[in-house]
Amino acid sequence: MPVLTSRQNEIIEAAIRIISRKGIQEFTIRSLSRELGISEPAIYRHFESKTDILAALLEFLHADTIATFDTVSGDGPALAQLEQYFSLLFLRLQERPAVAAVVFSDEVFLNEERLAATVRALVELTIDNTTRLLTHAKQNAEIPADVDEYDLATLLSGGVRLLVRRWHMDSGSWNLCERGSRVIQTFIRLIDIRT
Amino acid sequence: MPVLTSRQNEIIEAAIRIISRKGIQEFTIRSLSRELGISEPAIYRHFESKTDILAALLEFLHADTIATFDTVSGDGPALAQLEQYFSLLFLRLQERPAVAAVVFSDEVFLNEERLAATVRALVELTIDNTTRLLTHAKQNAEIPADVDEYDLATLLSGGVRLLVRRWHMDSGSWNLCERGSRVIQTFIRLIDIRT
DNA sequence: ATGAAGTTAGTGAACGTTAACTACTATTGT
DNA sequence: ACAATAGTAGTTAACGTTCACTAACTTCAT
Repeated sequence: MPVLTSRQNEIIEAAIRIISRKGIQEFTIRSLSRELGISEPAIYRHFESKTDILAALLEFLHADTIATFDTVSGDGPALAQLEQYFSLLFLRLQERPAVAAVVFSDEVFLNEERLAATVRALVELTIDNTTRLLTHAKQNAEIPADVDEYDLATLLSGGVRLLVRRWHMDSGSWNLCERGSRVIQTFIRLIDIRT
Repeated sequence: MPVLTSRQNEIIEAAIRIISRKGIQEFTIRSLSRELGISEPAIYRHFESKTDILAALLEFLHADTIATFDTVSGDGPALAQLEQYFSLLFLRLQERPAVAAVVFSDEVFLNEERLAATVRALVELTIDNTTRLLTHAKQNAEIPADVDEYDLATLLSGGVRLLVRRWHMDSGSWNLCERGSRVIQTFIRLIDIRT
């Protein structure tokens, strides 16, 4: 896990902005240099290649996802932690719409062979986080013992991804936190067997 | 809705194959012509531009999704129709893995301004189909009256999208129909209030 | 004889990347 | 205190390649 310079982080953030606005096809060294206000070769002072930039971008997203998950309290009912996790996720994405546009856009990166494994890991991360909490919920008898928590994690994680994607397609014109919380609560109400 | 020539359909299918294998970045007129075994200019005998090909590709996916949905019986419990719809979807995608790789890859097409509206419509299509069936289910008292069927459709549609995406990332190494049916059944069991 | 579908050859523009050089700053030996 | 040295981050110019696309010509079935 290499430590990045501040300039490298600026470049990654500029890359995220470009991809979120125009898609991967418009992400070129040229567009990136213009976004940063420097010449194209100057970028090569900070990264060896374009692919290296994308790799660093993916690591940034990975670290960001882990950081979000690590912020949830860690005690109390597992379902409450689940709700807290996604609320925080929505909040963070709403604060940084460009990240929201990119974080679930896996297929965008899949063409580059070198990046495939990292993309994969990123997709699995949210699913695994969710599955783990649901397993706890099952152990605590918060949810039925006979449902597959991996299936549930697929539905929940997939639903969240779709919601974030549509929010981006709508240019962030509605409140992601609000709508997102409703979806999460709808889901939790379905599986919660306490009371 | 323009009628396509057989050659145009061949070109669209070749395009889907390339994008599913290599991603949108490797989808060029050159790679397309090689896939078809003809020269690059020959393609322009059938489409005016590269964007026109992508537009036709999206229309193809749109029509395909509608066709799948129209095949479900239309009578019986709405939840059974829902299950039938997704089973058929999984079956069709498993038969054509290249289509599976592309049909839910919206962000891949979002850069081209001309295509954005069509992409949007394609995303909404599955959600709307699902929502409609869930509204029926609610009217028939198959599911609780106080859950938002649009939230449910987001979860279900999103879960299916994620599952199909992961199936593609795993190069179709597991059985999509089987795994998919399990997820759908898990979902239906959560919302079904009949017994 | 015509029109559809192919070819070869070539266009300008954009691609990622490298070479050669410069301004500025920090470190260091005297 | 200060010149020599080295490192950092930028520049312009140019590399060879690929991009989408066009012009002009050929082949061939109707």
